[in-house]
This record gives sequence, C-alpha cells and structure tokens, in this order.
Amino acid sequence: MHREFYNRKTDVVARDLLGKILIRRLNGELLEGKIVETEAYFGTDDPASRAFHGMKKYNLAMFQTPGHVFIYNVHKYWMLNIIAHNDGVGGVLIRAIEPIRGLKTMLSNRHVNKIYDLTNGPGKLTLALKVDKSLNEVDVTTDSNPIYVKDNSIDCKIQTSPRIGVTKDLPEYYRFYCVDNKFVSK
DNA sequence: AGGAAGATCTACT
DNA sequence: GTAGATCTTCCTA
Repeated sequence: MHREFYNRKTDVVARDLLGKILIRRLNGELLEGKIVETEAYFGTDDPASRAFHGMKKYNLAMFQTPGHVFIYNVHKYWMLNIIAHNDGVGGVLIRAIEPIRGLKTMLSNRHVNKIYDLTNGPGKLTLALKVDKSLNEVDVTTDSNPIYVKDNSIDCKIQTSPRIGVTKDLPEYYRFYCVDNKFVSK
C-alpha cells in the first residue's frame, strides 16, 4: 500500500484497512492474515491514546510519518499500530486478523490448537506473528520489510462500536470490524 | 527504588 | 462473569 493511503484521517484509514492483508516476513517464511478488526486512536484530544500526554521517548513513532508501525506494551502483550494521520496525530490498532498463510508457524508461536483463538485479539495476533518492540517504526509501505500491508478488495460488511478495554473513551464509535467474521475478538 | 496504570489474556466458577 | 498474572513504562522521591 502506498504512503498516501495512510496520510488521511485516522478513522478513515482504520475503516479502509479492513480487508487488507497484513504480512509478516519471519525467517524466510511469510505469515499472512486479513485484517478484520481495527480501532482508531488520536492525539492529545483522545484520553485513551498513548499520545494523550504528549511526546515521550516510547511513543515517538506516533508523531512521525504515516505508514510506519508503532508498538506499545500493555499487560505483558505487544500492541500493533499503524500510524495514520494528515492533520494531527493518530494511529490504527490492529485488533484481529483472519489467518491465511503460515498457520502452522502461528499456531506453534501461540501454543494453541484452535484457529478461532489464534489471532482474534490484539495481544494474540502479535504473539502469533512474533511482533514485538524490535519492529517499532518499521515502514509498512515497503514490501521488503519484515512487516507490511498489501492491498486487497474489501469483501466484508463493516460495523462500528465503542472501543474495547479503554477506561476513558470518546463519544464517537472508533472500532471497526467485519460483521459475522469468526476471527473478530470477543 | 518503589508504586501504579494500562488499547490484555487465561482459567476458573 | 470475575479474578489474577504479568511486563513495560512513567512518575515521584
């Protein structure tokens, strides 16, 4: 996906990322999944955002070029975000993917047997894809990188809801997911 | 140096 | 449905 895709309003990009293919290059193998659930987070106006308290060492990626990855830790798990904004600051949290390729490796990375439990949550999918802080600030618009996003036609009905797990949410709905998809988080 | 918070997950009832 | 585990980072001293 080209840079301009991410250089738009954060919630628009979050919605448009549904259906796109997330690819992780790991030890010469490609692990792929279709994005089926996302959330938009903004800058200093969004109390749930990691950028709410301003620029810090750990959240620098949030303030930089759209199309890069921002990785943050919460409760022992790594969260995968893609920076997307034009006027201001923002990022898209990848909350769930539908595994397409490299199932065997993902299952062993997670030590589970059931594919519906494999990548249906932000902490689960980063474990399955072996994503951690070392991938912070990687550019997902470059296909030779260890993690990137490929275009794909949208083939799901989109639904919105309040964001999950946040203590101080905004009044608008900023969670987007594919209706009736079995790989969306619960 | 210590405490608290957090965009979570799992295992149990 | 609720509790507890667990880790990275920040804040205060």
